Amino acid sequence: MRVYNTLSGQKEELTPVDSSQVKMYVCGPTTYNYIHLGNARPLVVFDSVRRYLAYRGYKVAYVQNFTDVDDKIIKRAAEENREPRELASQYIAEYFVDADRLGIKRADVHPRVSEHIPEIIAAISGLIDKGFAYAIDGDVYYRVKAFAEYGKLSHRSLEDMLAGARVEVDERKEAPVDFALWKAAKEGEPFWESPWGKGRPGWHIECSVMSTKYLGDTLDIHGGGSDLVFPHHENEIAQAEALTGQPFVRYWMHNGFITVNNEKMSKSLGNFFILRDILDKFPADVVRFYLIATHYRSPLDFDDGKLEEARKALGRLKNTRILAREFLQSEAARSVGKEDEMSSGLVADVLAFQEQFIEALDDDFNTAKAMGFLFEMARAVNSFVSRADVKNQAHQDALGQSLEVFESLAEVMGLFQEPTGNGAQVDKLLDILGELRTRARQNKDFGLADQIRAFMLAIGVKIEDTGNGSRFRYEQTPDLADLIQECIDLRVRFKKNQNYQEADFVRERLQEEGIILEDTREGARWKFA
RNA sequence: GGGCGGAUGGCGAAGUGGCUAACGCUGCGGUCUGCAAAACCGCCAUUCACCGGUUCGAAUCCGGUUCCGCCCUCCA
Repeated sequence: MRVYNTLSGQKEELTPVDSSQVKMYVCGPTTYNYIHLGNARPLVVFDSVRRYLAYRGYKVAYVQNFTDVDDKIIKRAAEENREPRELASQYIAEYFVDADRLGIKRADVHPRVSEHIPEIIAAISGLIDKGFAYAIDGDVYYRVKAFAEYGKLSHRSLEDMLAGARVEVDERKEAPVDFALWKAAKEGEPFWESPWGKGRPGWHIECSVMSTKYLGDTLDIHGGGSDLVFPHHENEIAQAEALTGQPFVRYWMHNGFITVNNEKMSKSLGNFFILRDILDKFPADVVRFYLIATHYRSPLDFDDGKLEEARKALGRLKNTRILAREFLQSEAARSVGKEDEMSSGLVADVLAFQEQFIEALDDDFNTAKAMGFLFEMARAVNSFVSRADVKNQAHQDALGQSLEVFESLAEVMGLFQEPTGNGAQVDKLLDILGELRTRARQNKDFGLADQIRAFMLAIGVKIEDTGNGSRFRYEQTPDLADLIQECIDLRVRFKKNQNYQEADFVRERLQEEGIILEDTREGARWKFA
């Protein structure tokens, strides 16, 4: 496997410190509001990296922090007249709501700055002892010029930085580039006791401390957005390596930005989209697909049209699964059937695409390229399904094997999240409406058939007719009550037309699914049996 | 000013020395269908911002030009 390493500017063979395990640390959000789409990209990207490493047989130790002590949190809390810690806790909880919806696997550890103050103080003391830091008036600064390799990650020299220095002028610092490890508390700010007085950690030290605490002195992969390269990650290296004397990180991975109209999406520009709002309009796996359909290091421009396109593209993949499952679940009597060119050809194609899928991901996690092979696989499967013989056991076996491969690869990318909620009962109601529509079609009552289809469409369910029966596709589980009400409305119509046969059919079918209708003077009401 | 990256069909997006420039969306034919949808079959870039060079051979390597984004200040 090869990984692009920001440190070297090249793709390098991935060789973890321990050959069976990969230690990963990903910079998590500063929790002072809901996360936006830009924050979601590294989450999805590195979650996919993690899943793929696991798929390739590595044990993955995954740590993602929360920065819950920070200027912005303090500021926001003051504005809302709340306790900073309480504000941060709330948004950590909200973070998990969003991340769970996206199918982001929980990290093995989610350390918080506020719970690691003693370790941070110890680290700062260590840096002072070794001459890499100095205290002034309750602040502690990192002495950048003491760390000879400063700038190696962001590929710039100290001279460059000093030359173009627009860094705030603080006369007390030895050099403008020195950065804070510990900040003395101002009036009204939260603080912890320390050898330098009351204060709190600076921004960069927490990641150095928490990553090495949970993963050891040398991590394999450290990930984050490319805006963290400088200064955040550069400073992490300076802190950690000065303290431990060991290489801090073997592979630095940075994802590109999401842009809006080709401008970086960021909190400071105000052009950001809250992830939760997007998830209200698009299924989570569509968002996920959108985020990995482009290589992680490339910029990714955002607008609703892109998500719409992602919805359609992913829909194609989901369709393949539906068609294949339908074929496999067919109740038609099976005949023995021999393996033939068709069935062996399918399996061979699918296995070849799987191999290429793996090759693509082995090369710096090229998810975009890998997706291409997933589509190729989908076409091979669809094509097979359209020509194969349901009753032929050999065809069944070939498709079963192929679908298994297809689904396992989709799973690696976190696609195909099953709809949640009361799906089973909804599906039964859909079946009833489907049966009513099939009966209408058989009676050549296409007006009624189309009306039912129109209703389905209105609640987000597409009907597709097949040789025997219809199938339903939906992205958001429809509301059960809407479906029941439609059944009732149809029954009222049947009764009005004195079509008691159909009216009774509705009542009986509902009853079979555990829904009791009771006719009253005002109309029908329903309840669960 | 310094550092990093980018420019591929109508759109999105792979491709980093040599098979017909993946794949998706859109569009156009055809099959299927009560109509539709989905699916299937087929078509849609002699060309990869521009100029020059290296090479038997370049979208891919080198030099230059133009344009664009990001970092150097909090940001994923």
